[in-house]
Amino acid sequence: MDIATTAEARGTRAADSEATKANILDVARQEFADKGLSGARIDEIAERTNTSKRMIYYHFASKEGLYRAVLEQAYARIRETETAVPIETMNAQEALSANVRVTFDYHHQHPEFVRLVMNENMHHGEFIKHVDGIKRRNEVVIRVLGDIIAKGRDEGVFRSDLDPVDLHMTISALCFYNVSNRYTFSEIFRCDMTSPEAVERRREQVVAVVLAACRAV
Amino acid sequence: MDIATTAEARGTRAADSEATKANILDVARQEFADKGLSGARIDEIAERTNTSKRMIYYHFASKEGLYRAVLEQAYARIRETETAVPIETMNAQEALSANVRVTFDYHHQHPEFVRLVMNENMHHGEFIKHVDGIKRRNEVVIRVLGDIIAKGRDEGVFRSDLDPVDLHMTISALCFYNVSNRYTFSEIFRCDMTSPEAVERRREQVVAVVLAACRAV
Amino acid sequence: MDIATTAEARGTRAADSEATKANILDVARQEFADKGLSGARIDEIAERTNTSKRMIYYHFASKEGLYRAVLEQAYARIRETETAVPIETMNAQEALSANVRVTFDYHHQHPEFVRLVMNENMHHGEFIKHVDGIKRRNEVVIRVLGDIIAKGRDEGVFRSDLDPVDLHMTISALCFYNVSNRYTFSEIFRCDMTSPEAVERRREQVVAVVLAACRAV
Amino acid sequence: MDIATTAEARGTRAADSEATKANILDVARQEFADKGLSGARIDEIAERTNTSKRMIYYHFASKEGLYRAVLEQAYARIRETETAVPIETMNAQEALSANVRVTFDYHHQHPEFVRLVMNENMHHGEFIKHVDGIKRRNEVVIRVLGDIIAKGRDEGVFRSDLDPVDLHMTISALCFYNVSNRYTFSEIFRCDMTSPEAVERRREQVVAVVLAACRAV
DNA sequence: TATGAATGAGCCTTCATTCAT
DNA sequence: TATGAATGAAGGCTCATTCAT
Repeated sequence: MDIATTAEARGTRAADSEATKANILDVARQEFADKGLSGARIDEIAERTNTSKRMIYYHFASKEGLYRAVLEQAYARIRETETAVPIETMNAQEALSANVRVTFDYHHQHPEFVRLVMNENMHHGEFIKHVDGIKRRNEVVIRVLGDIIAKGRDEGVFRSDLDPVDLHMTISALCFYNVSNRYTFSEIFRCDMTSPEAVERRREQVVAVVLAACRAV
Repeated sequence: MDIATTAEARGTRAADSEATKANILDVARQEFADKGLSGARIDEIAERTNTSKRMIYYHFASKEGLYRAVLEQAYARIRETETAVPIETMNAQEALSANVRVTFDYHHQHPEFVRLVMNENMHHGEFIKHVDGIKRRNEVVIRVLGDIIAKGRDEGVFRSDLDPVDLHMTISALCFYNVSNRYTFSEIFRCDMTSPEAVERRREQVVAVVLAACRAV
Repeated sequence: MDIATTAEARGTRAADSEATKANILDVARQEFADKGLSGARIDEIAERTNTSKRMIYYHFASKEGLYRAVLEQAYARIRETETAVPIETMNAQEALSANVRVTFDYHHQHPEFVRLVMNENMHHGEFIKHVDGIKRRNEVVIRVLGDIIAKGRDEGVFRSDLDPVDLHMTISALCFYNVSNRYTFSEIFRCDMTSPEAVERRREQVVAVVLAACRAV
Repeated sequence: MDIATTAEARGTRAADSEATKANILDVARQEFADKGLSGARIDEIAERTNTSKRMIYYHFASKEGLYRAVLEQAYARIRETETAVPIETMNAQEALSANVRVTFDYHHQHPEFVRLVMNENMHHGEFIKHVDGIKRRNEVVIRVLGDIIAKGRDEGVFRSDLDPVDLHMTISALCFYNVSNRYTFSEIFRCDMTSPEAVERRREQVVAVVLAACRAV
């Protein structure tokens, strides 16, 4: 057995290790999103994994550690998406519309993210505090909205008293609710919230509401 | 022992029974709202009650039965509030503003309601389906919004394509999110969402957004 | 209110009381026979009764008291049947055959009796000891068998070393097993033990076995 | 650490696991035989075990799972005994006598088996259905009896209309009852059923009854 | 006599976590 | 790194029985 072999083995090992972690995270995200932190079961996660329960503890130390890792990953992903819209070539209203549509679609396409955030709020946000780098990443979205607001004011189409954080809250609320409260709302008001048509229709409503909220009177 | 005495005695007993149930429901609502269905502990609920664990099962049969009773009561209460606004003497925009404010305040003053609904959605709305009378009670809020929309159209101040369920969804989303996502949002964006000033400020923003969304262009 | 009325009332009361007890015993017998002493539930018995749980405790003091009363009644009934065969006009083999058939049929028609006895043996016969008058009643069946044995010996058709208790044990075993072990035996050996034809066939086999066991060689 | 060591280690572990399971089964068999399925207590079983309550659930999943395992083992054991008699060198009557004696002795020496079967019948045989391989194993005893019947017919000493399942039922009934109904029968008829002499005496009676039942007339 | 409410002890089961190899 | 076995604490639920009226 020579050094090269060992190195290779180590490389493979490391790669395997990363793959194992990724596999665990994938399964855990589904479970935590589906059942919440207290509802999810370590045994069940381990069973659906390519590896064993011991590995979960080896890599993530505890159920909470695993949950925290899932949460961090989920937040990292949404910010990547939100900043991916090229707004330079658009006017303010187009840019805002695009931003809303991307946000709306992301929520719709990633219900696990929505559910993880719901769950985290059920836990009084106690875990997100210990997740590194979340705030820094999220500053980006506020900056983008700030740019759009500035552009709209310059164009004379937006009100002058808009705040980017307030605006993000409005957008987020309208996009989030559609996924988060889907079950109770559709049951109580007997309406369809999941068909492609219903989603499309609501998306444009949300765009319209946000635009109206920004429009200069 | 005469009939009156017996009747009185029975009355007292029955009243005790109702009081016991109410006491259990009060404690359970707090626990379920705080920890969710799977996070809440029957032992803990029982301990904070004037009665025993056994009584919970006597009156509510199971943890789920208790949860269902809590859910039903919570929905019954918010609807009473929402429909208590006298809109006859107002014009459409005043009526809508009042409706939004009442809804916003209710959510703010009753975070347990918000959290119960969050939790129910985490459970895919599987329990609300078995709660009787929820739909019937909720039709009222839609009817009220329908009336406001009609009045606003007649006055020429509202768009003509408004749907009361869509509008309710918008209002609900904006009011709900402020409580439901309070922890993650305030942590990530480092903003105050709970001080009286912040709440007051956001409430008027929500009113403004909803009015703008309805305004005839 | 005069004396007569009171007396009548008392009479009715007493009759009601007896009817209540009989009703409770009927339901309890079914439950104990079905589920055994530890498997039966007082709540369930009470529910299937015309009266309340309190009455069970009033009349029978405890679950065990009720079980004891059921057991006593069950034994009283079978002895009434076994002694009802008129053997005077028959020869020994006819009398024995008739005795076996009656015993076999009783077991088959009263599986609750069989199951109560099974259950009592599961409990190491601890309750039957406290049941009054059981031994006295059961002496009758031994006397009858003794008479048949004597008659058969006189006729020269039976062996001379027969003991009535031994013979009763043989008869009882063959009749009892067919009901008591019905479920496991029919399942394991895939045979029918409950159809009228199967029962009829086995009954005559049992008669034949008992006659053969007694026959003078 | 080489492969052998690892294998050995594994072997030891596995052996420990098997020992743990065997230990649990031993204790459980006693408890279930003594108190029945509903009467037995998992806590009590665990306490009398070398291991913990948790391990019972780890290895047997539930109280019923444990009961099922006990039942399966009990049936496997009696069949091993019954079919261990070498009948080739005997004539038919000797072979049948030997078979009856072995069966009688097994029941007498293994009252737990008898009581487990009683209990299973109290439960309407609902668990034995889900025990694998019971029927297959039990076919052997029928085959052996079939061989004895054929031999006896060839020798001209047995009746020609004998059926092996019927015969097994007769043998089983007579052997089973002596243990199963021991408590009630000895109490009611004031007789000894447990002293070595009484058992010996009854055993030969049972042999005689079975032989008489088979004898060609 | 009759009834609904109440009770405490105890039962079956589950969970996240760790150990031995 | 990997695996099956093991664990203690606790969780949901049930039972026979009694109380208040």
